Amino acid sequence: MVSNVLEIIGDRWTLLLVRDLLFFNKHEYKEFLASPENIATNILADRLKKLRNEGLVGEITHPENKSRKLYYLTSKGKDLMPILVEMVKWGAAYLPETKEMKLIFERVQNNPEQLKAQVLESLEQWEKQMLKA
Amino acid sequence: MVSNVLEIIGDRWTLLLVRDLLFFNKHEYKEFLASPENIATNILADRLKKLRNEGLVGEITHPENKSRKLYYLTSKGKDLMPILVEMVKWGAAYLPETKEMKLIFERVQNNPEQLKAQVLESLEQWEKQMLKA
DNA sequence: AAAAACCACTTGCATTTCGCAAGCAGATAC
DNA sequence: GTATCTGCTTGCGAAATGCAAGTGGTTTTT
Repeated sequence: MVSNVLEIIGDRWTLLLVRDLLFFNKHEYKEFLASPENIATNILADRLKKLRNEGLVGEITHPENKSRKLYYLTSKGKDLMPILVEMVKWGAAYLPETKEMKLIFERVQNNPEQLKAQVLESLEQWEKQMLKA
Repeated sequence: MVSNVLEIIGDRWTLLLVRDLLFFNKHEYKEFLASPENIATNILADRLKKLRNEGLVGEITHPENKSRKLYYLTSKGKDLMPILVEMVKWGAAYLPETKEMKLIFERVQNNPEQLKAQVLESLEQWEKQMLKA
């Protein structure tokens, strides 16, 4: 079971994209490229394709601009949140601090259920605007 | 933060070793080799070294046999359990079933705190016997 | 006591993946 | 209609992976 999960998300990049989609409201190719980890364009295209094939991510063309695409998490993808949250908690406990996720970590500590609800609410707002087709 | 965590555990093999150490009471090189995922010997040696360098795993020579070594999780390593548990839950929800982790998953569902306590208790028993030096 | 087997690796080598830079087709902006 | 933006693809060297075989020490067998 662990092994099958790792075949999907067990690499350096996949969960970073999920993080961007989940916590940082990123939805476009160029936005993923702008993340501080500097993913290469070919790797990004490959991972987005795999995420779509696995049904974790969906894709539409931007409603007002044909040359742009919007990526979004399916519920299968959103349900990776607990894994990411546990990673953030572990990192906060054992790794030297980086500010990157600090805000989100503080919200985890204060009220994990509230964070979860707020993240999902925020995604649903976006979906209502962008996926209403 | 997520990125730093993934630099440590973001590959196909590292968390499988942690799983073996945590849930399957494996402690020896040959036992990891015997896992159904068939890790190659050089990769195994490499990952064990990295796990030791990161302080997730410790190592002793077998008390009754100089040619054998015993690997065990430090508390830093044990604290990866929540991540693995969330992976198992996600896999159970979305992946076709494999019997592999089924027993453990059922225990997660019935009583997560009890599972956690029992796993840690089991590791502590082992440690009392093997690490009493 | 010698030989065989076990154990934890290491080494060599072919294959796959990664990472970087450049290029490209289609759509939009000017 | 030229330049720019956007989401990719391509080429290529470097690194990681996977497999098979080998090594050095230890223990077991005979």
